[in-house]
Amino acid sequence: MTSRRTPKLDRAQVVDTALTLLNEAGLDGLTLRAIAARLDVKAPALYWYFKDKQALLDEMATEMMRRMTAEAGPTAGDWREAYLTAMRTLRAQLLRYRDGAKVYSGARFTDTSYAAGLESSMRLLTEAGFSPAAAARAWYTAYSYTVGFVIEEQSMGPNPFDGDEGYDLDARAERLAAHPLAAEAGRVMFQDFDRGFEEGLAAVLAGVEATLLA
Amino acid sequence: MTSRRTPKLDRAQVVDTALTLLNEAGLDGLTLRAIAARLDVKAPALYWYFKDKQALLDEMATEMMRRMTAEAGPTAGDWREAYLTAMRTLRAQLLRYRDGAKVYSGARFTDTSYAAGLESSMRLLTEAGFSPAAAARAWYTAYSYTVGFVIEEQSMGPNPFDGDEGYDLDARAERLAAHPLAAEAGRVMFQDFDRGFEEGLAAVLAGVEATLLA
DNA sequence: AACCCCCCTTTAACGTTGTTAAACAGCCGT
DNA sequence: ACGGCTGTTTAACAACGTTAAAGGGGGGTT
Repeated sequence: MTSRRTPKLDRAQVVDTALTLLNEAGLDGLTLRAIAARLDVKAPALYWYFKDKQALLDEMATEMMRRMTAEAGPTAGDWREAYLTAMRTLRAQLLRYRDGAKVYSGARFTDTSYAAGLESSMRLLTEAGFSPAAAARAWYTAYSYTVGFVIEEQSMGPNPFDGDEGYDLDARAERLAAHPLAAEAGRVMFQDFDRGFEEGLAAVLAGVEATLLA
Repeated sequence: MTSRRTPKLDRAQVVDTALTLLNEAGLDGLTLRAIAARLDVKAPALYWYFKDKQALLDEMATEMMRRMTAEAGPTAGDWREAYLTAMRTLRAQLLRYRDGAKVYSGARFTDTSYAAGLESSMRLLTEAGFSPAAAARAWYTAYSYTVGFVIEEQSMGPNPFDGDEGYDLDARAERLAAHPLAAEAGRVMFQDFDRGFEEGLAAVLAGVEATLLA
C-alpha cells in the first residue's frame, strides 16, 4: 500500500498550529507542550517531525515566507512598484503574527522555496538597468530596513493581539522635557507606524535608485 | 555613616560581567546562574539589583547604548558625516557583543541617557533644513536599516567569537542552481558585510536627503 | 554591652521548559 | 503467528527563572 495508516500528525499541521498559537500566546507561550496539547498529543510526539524546537521555528519562518510570496503575486511591470509591493507584503506578513519579526529573523529557511520570488525580483531589477550585484544590494537594503522596522514596531508599538497600550508616548515626552527635539522625535517615530514605514521606504527606494542604478 | 559597608556587588558590575559573558557564551549561555558564578555569588543575589532577567537585559542594552554615544563623540559639522558616523558606531557597538543586535532590539532603555545624543543629532538635522518630523524620520529610517542589517549579519555571518564558519555560500549557490540570479545575490548579500553595510547606508543617506530634506 | 534593624546574601525549593530513553500500540508483509 | 516499521505515550532528567525564608554582619540606639 501507499499509505500505511493516516497518522495523527504531519509537519504542515504542526507548523500551522504553532503559528496560530504564536498569535494567541506570543513567543513566550509557544511551548512544545502547549503546541502538542492543541493537537491532542503529548510533547515528545513532535520530535518525530522536528529534531528540536529550533527546527520547528525554522519551518515556521519558512512557512511565513511561503505565504508571503503567495500573497505578493507575480513580479512584473515597473520595478519600483514591485519593490515597494514586496516590502509592504513582507511587513504585512511579519505583522500578521505576534513577535513575527523576531521568529522570522532568528530562523534559517529549511528549503529553497524563497528562491523563485527572489529570482524574479532580481530579474526585474537587472532588466531595469541594475547590475546583478547592485540589484542584490538594492533588495537587501530594503529588506534590512523592513525587518529592522518591524522588529522595533512589534516590540514598542501597541499589540493588536491583546489590549496592550504600547509605549506611553506622553510619559516619554515628559521624561525628555530637557530634550525637546528628542521628545518630539519619539512622537514621530512611534506613532502611526504605517505612515512612518512608507516614508522611510520611499526614502530607501529613492536612494537605491540614485546610488545603485547604473 | 554614608556607606555602611562595601557590598560584594553593584548594578554596574553585574551588567559589565553579563556583557562579558554574553560574548563568551552567547545569549543561550547567558543564564543567571552563570553570571552569578562569575561574580562569586549565587543566582538569587542578582534579584537584589534587578527585579527579573529582562530588567538585567534592559540594563545591558542601555549600557551598550551609553558606550555607543561615548564612542561616537560630539555631534557637529556636516550632518551627513554625523549621520554616517552615528550609524557606523551603532553597528560597531552591536557587533562588539555576540547576539548584540538581538539583545539590543529586544530591550527597552532604563533611563534617558540616550536623549542627549538624539537631541544633538536632531538639532544638527533641523539646522540643515530638515523639519523636526523629517529629522526624526531620517534618523529612524537609518536606525531601522542598521539594526535590521546587524541582526541578519549576526545570525548568518561568521561568528568572530568562535570558529563558526557561518553560512556556507557555495552550498547555497549549489542548491539554487535553478535560480542563477538568486544564487549570485546570496554571494553579494552575505559576503563582505562591511562593504555591504556601507553601500546600503549610502543609499539610505541619499534617499533621505532627496525625499525628506525640505 | 546588649539590642534591634537594615542591607545583602545564601539555602532550599517550586514549577516549567526542552529533551531523551524506553516502552507500547497498530498495521504491514511474510 | 510472527517480526518489523511507523507513530505515540509514559517517565524521567537536567537546567532554567523565580520566590520564600533564613542567615549574617555591620551601624545606631539604648
